[in-house]
Amino acid sequence: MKSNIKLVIVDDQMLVQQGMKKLFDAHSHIEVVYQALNGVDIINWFKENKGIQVDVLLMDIQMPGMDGWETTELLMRKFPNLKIIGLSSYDNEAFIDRFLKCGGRGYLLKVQDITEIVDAIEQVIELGFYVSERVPLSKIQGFIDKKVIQNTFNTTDLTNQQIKIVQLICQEKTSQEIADILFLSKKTVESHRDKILLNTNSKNMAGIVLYAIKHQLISI
Amino acid sequence: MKSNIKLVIVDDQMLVQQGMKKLFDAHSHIEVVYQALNGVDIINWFKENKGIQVDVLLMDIQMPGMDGWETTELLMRKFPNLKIIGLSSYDNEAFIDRFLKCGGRGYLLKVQDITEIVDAIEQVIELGFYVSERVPLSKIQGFIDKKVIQNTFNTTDLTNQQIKIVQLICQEKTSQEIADILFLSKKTVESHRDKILLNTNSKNMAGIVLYAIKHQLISI
DNA sequence: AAAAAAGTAAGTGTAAACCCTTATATTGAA
DNA sequence: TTCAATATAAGGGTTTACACTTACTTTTTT
Repeated sequence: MKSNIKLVIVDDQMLVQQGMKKLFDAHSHIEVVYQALNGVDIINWFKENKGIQVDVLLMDIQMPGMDGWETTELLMRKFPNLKIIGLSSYDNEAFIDRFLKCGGRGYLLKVQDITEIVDAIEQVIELGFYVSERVPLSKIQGFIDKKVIQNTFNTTDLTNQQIKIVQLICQEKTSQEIADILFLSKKTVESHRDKILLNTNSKNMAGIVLYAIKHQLISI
Repeated sequence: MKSNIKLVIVDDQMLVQQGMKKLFDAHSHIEVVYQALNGVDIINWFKENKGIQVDVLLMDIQMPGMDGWETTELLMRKFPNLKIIGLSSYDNEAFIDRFLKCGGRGYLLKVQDITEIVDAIEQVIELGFYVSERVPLSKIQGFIDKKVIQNTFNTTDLTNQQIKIVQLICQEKTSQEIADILFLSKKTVESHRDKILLNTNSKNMAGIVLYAIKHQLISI
């Protein structure tokens, strides 16, 4: 057990953030050195506090503006040794994978007990990553072998153009309307739709919309 | 300022619940008498603790199983004088309206500061309801005038049958498949779809799916 | 008991979505 | 710089969804 772990918390929900701070007070070997309310906030803090020691960062994933994935990816480029643990309300495979691809070292749920969170922090310090039922060792190994960080942008089974089309489908646009917006032929859009259905394992539009939500291609 | 307010917290997210408890420790006039992890839990607790004094109940809205709306409605039937404040991550008009219809006296967001939550609790004790930008007095008046509690089930612009059909649409079923499942004619299902599109202001399936999510007719 | 709302069903179109195939230019990675 | 993947486009065919209307029955409300 390492003494005095320097922790930073990033969470846009004031209530969660303030509550966590109080809960960590009871664990004297963990010191909360900063609490950020969003991605931009924490990036700026690191700029203004160059060289400061931070052992672990608890990162909320669902945040308005720069979300936890984007922020994690950015931070990992600058500080490859920083250990970032994701914190989310959603037990979603796609979310976890995406977060580990962005360089995260573990994934926690808000339904979990504070002691589990403390355990996770200690484990990340000792082993470099946090293993749980949700994030088995095999999965972590998979991401480590693939040299973390890089190509984090392919967070889905879709190409950029396909993602644009999915977003327009979610805006209730027809293929013709999408074609007009993207300056494409209607037939091209239909070709893309075909592939989208295939790659998202959907049978129709409804499946595409649900896929978009689960993979956060749109926000609700 | 009333002294010693008896508060009960209902929240499925352990982290939020434990954090809130700690935060209330700093406000000595508020006593957390019980913390439930879900709707069934709190219902049972009231059964086992008949006649116990509870001034305010903080109710998380998004919970698995019996959610905050259902639980509030049930509790309001039994204890019409209980003041329930909703707590949610979503600043969503439909959510707020539904909660007030269920008998809630106020609506708070998890992005809010603990002091705002304390203010809300105090205001609910004094005035009987909590007024904020999100929940203006006019809105509350509207619900009070309509004698709260009743017809809370029309949480959407849809009838029960229509809701069933929406849920099946979200499962990527075609009208024919839905007809087979509900033992209806395909033409009947199409009639319902027409009305669903109308009542949800949708242009196609995509809009219906998004409506279903925003109104929690399905979970993601 | 009367009135209103919801559920059921059908017809008749049109438009859109879905399915499968082929093909070429462009882009990007090995 | 090849080779693979992506973006583009089109043809042809089938199915489904959407739009609008009418009408009868059942349920619920007044």
